[in-house]
Amino acid sequence: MAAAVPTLTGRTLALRAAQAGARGEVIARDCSSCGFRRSCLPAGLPAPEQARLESLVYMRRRVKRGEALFQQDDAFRGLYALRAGSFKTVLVDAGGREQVTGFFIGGELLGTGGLASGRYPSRAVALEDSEVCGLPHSLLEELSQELPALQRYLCAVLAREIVRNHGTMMLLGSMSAGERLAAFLLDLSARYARLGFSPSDFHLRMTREEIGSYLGQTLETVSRQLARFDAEGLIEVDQKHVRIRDMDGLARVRGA
Amino acid sequence: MAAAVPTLTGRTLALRAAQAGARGEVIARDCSSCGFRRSCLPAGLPAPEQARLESLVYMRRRVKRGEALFQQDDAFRGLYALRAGSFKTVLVDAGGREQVTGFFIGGELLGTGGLASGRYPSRAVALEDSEVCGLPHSLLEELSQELPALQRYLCAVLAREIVRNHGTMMLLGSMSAGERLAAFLLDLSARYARLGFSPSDFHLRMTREEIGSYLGQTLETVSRQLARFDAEGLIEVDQKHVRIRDMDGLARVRGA
DNA sequence: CGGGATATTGAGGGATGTCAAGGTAGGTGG
DNA sequence: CCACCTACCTTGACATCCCTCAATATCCCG
Repeated sequence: MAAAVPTLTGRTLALRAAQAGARGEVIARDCSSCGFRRSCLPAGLPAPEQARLESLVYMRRRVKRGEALFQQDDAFRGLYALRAGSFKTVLVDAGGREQVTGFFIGGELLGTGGLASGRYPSRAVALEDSEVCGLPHSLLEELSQELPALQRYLCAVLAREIVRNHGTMMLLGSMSAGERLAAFLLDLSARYARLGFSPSDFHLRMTREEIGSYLGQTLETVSRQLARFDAEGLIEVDQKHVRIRDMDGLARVRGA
Repeated sequence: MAAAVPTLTGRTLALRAAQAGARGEVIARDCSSCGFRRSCLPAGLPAPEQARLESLVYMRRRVKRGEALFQQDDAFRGLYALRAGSFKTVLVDAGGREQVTGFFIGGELLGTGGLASGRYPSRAVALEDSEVCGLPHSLLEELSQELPALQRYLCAVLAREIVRNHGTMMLLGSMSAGERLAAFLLDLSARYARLGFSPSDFHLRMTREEIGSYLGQTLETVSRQLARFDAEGLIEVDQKHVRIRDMDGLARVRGA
């Protein structure tokens, strides 16, 4: 089915770009210059598969702060690799209650839940002006048949998300407010470190309310716990800027 | 790599059966007589793929109540389809705290998290004497290359688990004790119904403590909420036996 | 029939949610 | 460039849900 790719670079691409343009600006594609090349989806693949996968990325798209990349229950269009910026995913249940189910930063994969039912199970909203790389699902499927390694890798990515969610369930189910926040900060720290950013000095892209929603608590509780950590010398907080002063201490708070 | 299968029916099978025998009794394989044929993993596949997948199931294994099918951090051996009985999965975090992360009944798939890292991320314990069908991962991988539909289907199964976990996160993050229990009972009810059992009359295979752990609350709270639902005429509880008398009422409790 | 596991029920307290009142930052328009 | 305005954050007082601890009851398995 390799024929589909040449087609894509011609009329089809232009068409899709135009369609996408209605939702957000489409910009040039170029994986080689991407800062997240090492941590993005292709990173786990052998070189030829990498190159092949990169040829699949059919467009970049800018998403402005507050805009949605996809809506809950939208038909599944494909996965998105996060090239710049950050997102939250929000789930609305039958009763109308909203909850933040995850935060995403550079190189991470958005939309995986959509592989299940053909619809995105949650809404993805940009926390700041961001850029994503689209991996349309029809091509992803074709390429998977061509490259078994990709298929296996995709499964592994999904399974990793399952494992991560289990961690979050643990956090929500059996940790106190302080422990949850410590775990949250340490998780963010580790993810920033993976991208080559400082693990101890970063900006929170999300509001206290969003953190609270994710952690299953109120924004006031988040604020108070942050103040407490600051008072105890574990971190320094100045609005959205966080500096971790005592990583081990924070880990101890989480662990207890 | 089809050659691997004939081999498996000979010496290899006997060898593996013997190895497995050390952990639990191995019994004859026969998908055609399985009561969960319609809801198990192959159900979503076209007939030829189904037959092929069934040839892959290399053994059944009995697991007695309280025994573990796999331990947390065990090397990934493969997936298990649950043929009879029920399981819980338990996660132990760095601090030694345990939490039940899921319950599994007939036809459901155990061990999916292991596809991520090559290790099972949680322990699976039988809640009653049970039987599972093993799908060894090396063969699963070979067959996936042969049958792209299986690979896609496997991805969908994983993605479905992600979606389900999101639901659990929602439950843990933003619902009260009563709402959580109502959601739990309705989820169980729907799953029993899918298997052709009564949606309104079933036995809880797990203890109050296990329910509490899963729902992020104490066993006393679970007991009190069950008593409350009973007093309100929503359900009848007699120890582990539950009868749902007012499904809509229960849904209303969950929804609020 | 006995004993350990499991479940029920009560009393009390603490963590966290709720409500409320400012305070701060950053963007927008004059 | 300043003033305003909105969104976000902080802090306090109070309420409440649920956890903790404890005593008793019941079930299930050997």
